[in-house]
Amino acid sequence: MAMVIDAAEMRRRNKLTVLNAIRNHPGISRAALSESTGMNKATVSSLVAELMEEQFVVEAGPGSSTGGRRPIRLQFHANAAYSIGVDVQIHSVRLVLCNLDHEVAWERLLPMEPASMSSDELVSQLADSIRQLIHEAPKSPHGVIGIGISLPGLVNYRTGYIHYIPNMGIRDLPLADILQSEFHIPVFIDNDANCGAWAMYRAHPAVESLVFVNVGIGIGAGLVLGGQLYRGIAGLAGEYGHMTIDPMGLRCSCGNRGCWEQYASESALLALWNEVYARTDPGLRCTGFDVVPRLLERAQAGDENAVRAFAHVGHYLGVGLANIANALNPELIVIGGRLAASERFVREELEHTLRARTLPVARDVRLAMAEASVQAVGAAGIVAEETLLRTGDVAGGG
Amino acid sequence: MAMVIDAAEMRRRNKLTVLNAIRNHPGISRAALSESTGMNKATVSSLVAELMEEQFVVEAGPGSSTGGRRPIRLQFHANAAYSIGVDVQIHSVRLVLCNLDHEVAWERLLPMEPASMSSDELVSQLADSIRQLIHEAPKSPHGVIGIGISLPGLVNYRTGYIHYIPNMGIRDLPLADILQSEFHIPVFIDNDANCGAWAMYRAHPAVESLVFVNVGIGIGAGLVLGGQLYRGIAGLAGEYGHMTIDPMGLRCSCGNRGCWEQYASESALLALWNEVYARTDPGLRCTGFDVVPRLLERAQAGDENAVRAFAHVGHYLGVGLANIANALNPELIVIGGRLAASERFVREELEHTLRARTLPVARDVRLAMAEASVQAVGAAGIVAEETLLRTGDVAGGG
DNA sequence: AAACAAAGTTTATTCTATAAACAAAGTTGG
DNA sequence: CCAACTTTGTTTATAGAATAAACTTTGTTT
Repeated sequence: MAMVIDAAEMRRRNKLTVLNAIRNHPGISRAALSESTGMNKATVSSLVAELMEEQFVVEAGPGSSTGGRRPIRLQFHANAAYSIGVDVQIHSVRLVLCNLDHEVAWERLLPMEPASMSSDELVSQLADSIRQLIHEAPKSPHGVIGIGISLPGLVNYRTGYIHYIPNMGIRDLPLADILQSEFHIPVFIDNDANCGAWAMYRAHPAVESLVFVNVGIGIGAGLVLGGQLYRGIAGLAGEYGHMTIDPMGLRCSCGNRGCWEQYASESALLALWNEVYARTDPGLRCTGFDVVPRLLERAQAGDENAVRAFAHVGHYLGVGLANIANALNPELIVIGGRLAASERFVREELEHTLRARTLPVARDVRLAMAEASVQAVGAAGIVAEETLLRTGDVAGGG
Repeated sequence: MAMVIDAAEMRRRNKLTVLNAIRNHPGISRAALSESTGMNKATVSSLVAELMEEQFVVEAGPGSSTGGRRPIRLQFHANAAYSIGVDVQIHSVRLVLCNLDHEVAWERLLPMEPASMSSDELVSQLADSIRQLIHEAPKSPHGVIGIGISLPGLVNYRTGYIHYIPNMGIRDLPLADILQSEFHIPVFIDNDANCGAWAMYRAHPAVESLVFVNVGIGIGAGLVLGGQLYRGIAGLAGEYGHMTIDPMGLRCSCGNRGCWEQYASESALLALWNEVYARTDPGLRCTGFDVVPRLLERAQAGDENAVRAFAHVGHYLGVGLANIANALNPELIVIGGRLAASERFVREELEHTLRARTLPVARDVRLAMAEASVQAVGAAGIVAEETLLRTGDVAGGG
């Protein structure tokens, strides 16, 4: 089961170690690489030569001398290849083209409503957009090396199979296989929270463990623990949305009471607004996924009720996040999803509650908000990562 | 930083792969090892020869033929070495001597009250007991190879440093170093929940991820995720005791409200009993750590109030466990600590609540109760594991 | 200008896993 | 019972790897 380490595998791993060291220390020299990795200078030179031949590494001129020959600065060639990230949401689809450093070269929000489409329609429209994007990709040594797809539901990363997506008509769809046989490059699918988590992990090189909390219609979390995305058994972990916050609290669609989602999601904000603040004025009511932008507008205009509604959600987000912080002791917690856009009105109450309810040792957890594109970028990043792991046998041509 | 893989490291890893394959498949032949690991027959033979020389593996006679030469059955030699496990609790200390298969060769409950001892007293008494145990250990090729210590508090696994143990006078003690310089064999310390988790992981070879919930005066959890003990940043994870179960609930010593510990620990049972069921009869009241045995006795004798008290705790244990099951989707949840002894009166309500509050995908999580010695056995096991990782340079002499 | 220092390369060596040939010890079928 | 076949395990020659040490290159220092 690929557990053997032979000479080839040894070289592959050492090569990846060198590549990552260069990524994390741009401008490092061969000598410094030898020092920091512990490898012999000759080994480093040989591996770097291979990486340069593959165009993943380039020389970037001499550095400054420290009393002898000047070092040659090495750099990761982030534009050696591109990957495509797709973020399928209930009411939108986002496409990005990223280089190997998660930098977005091309981004587009498609005018689609996946919620009201059949599997076939969705697949064919995705394929059309991807085909176009591949066509428009900048020239690069390896071209477009893979496609990553972020999905808001139960998917199996290993098999590339969509089991079920709530609020959408998609079920039991081998999406990765379908697209792979269409485009002949690797296709990975993953949960949106996992994709977001991975993007944030790569954006914070010093962080080893983080929790990405995707706050949308429901709540899901992606866990990076010890530098690895933890997907749980059957590829399903991080279903924090149904964490019990109050045993005798609000009824949830899952059949229980007091689930976090009922207090701290978009749905919670919607219900709170319509049933409390907009109770006497039907004109104020929101209908669904318009709640965040509409309340955000009102809050910015000074509507105290809107501000209160955000604070309420912020408070309960803090309650749940404190549980996660205490349990997993991550270095960083990231809020993603549409609610992240209302940071200005959520963050204060959220952070206050979080700190107040976290044990002293976990209290200095950092808190960040994610941009709307992280899931797509993370999806693209996961593909790039999986491909670089196998450096040397990159498929596709530029 | 030991990230290089050279020829020696390659061989070490392959050797460990072979050793683990033999552990997991007792009686396997060299040919079958070659098949299952993917290594060449010659490589397997060579590695097995080394393992036999080190006495970690023995030949156990011929197997049955399948049309050719009969295979030679190989077995892990679990008694090639022993390790010591110590479980320090508030009111007791347990010592075990385990072989490499976590089998207990010697076990003893020491008549000690660590809560009322100074650091020096504790260390010297532990050292005395350990010295005696090393003396009485059975003869074996490698002798006693290390000491593992389970502690009910905040400890740093890497540095071997005790930061703080609640309800005890111990603080800022480099316990591992002290004992290591005394006995000259590796000493590891870890949180009791982590030790319990590791023991249960090893006791269930098919399980890749589990949560061990230690229910004592408080609640702590140990996490094995994807076959690895997850200790979090600063070696501190699994502080589930202060997970919020009810935002406006009971006050906790940590300053918050509604912490799980307040509903589902020994302390919770004690408070519930004294303040509700024993309210009118002071003679029934419990004083502290006697609550589980006393109520257990009453429940077994048919006292309905005692039965109700256990069921109450069982219910809230289920609420919290459902959160964990949803969040991490483990294959197995284990209840440890003193409360595990009252399985008969806790389990039904616990399991009912757990299943009712778990999402369908996580619902088939298995549930088990741990014996009182798991923490000590796990501590011994962690040492053995760490040592076998470095097979070839085992210290100590038999 | 001479001595020194650091970066990077070349060369000989050692260690590893592997493939292929081989030896050992069975089974099968007439 | 024996010859052909099968499977296990070992031996031998080979190729690929990282390494140490010598060496070249290109700087700085005195």
